[in-house]
Amino acid sequence: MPELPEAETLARQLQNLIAGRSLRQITVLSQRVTRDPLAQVRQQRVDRVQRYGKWVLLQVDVGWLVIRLGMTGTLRWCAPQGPYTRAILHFEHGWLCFNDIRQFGSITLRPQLPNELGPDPLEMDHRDWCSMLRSNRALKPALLDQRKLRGLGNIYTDEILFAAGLHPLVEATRLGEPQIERLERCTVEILERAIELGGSSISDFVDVYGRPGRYQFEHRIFRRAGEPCSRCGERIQRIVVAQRGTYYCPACQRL
DNA sequence: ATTACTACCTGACAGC
DNA sequence: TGCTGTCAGGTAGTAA
Repeated sequence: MPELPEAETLARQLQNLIAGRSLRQITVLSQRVTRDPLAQVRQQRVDRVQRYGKWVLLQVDVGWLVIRLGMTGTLRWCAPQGPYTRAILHFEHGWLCFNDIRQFGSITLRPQLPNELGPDPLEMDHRDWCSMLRSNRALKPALLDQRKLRGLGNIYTDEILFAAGLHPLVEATRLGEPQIERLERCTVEILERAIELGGSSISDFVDVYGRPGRYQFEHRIFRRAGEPCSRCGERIQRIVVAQRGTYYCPACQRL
């Protein structure tokens, strides 16, 4: 579920809920969550919570807890433990359940702030965009590569490409200056609007209080195959790009 | 070094 | 009802 806007939604809520508070201990309920000795993390002050790409980071005394939601991970404040609760973070004033049906998510502990991913699309300047687009591949796979730019996933990539009028299979390196500028502008507009609405809930995503996001009501292309394009009326198509379902308008997004 | 593809899990849904 | 196949928002790991 979680792409940049969903991770940002969770990080902001957790910053308010747990920054400055004491993390008493972590209960690991499924060993797939981590290989790190999280049970030994005791009595840590959470300095702050921030987002790194699609990940949620908690800064604690001994380093950084890196929470990756995978496809179906959620973080629920003071929710009852359920069948898919894989870990519980116990605080002085409540607890956080890490629920994850498919178990692609993880919680790891690192001594340092992670830095292996590409730039954040909300902080990139024009030069960053030009250098990330210097790539011998189609545009969509390039945008999905977290080492090139961190935070975009399947939903927002399709929405951004539609808004920018760019075909998902166009070679990244062939974009002209005006197209790159359109891509930059649409990326920021769509991500900021999605954050404003608490992210997209397609099936699993909910915030720490269990509330769904509302940006899915503004999706114009994602999972709308067969419907008329909202801009031109042409039938929206679904193709497979980089093994992911990909939605686009053949009239508005020409190769 | 970069790019492409499989595998990891579980559940929802469509069709027979 | 129950089986089978397809699809699903991510990303390690491996192969070319």
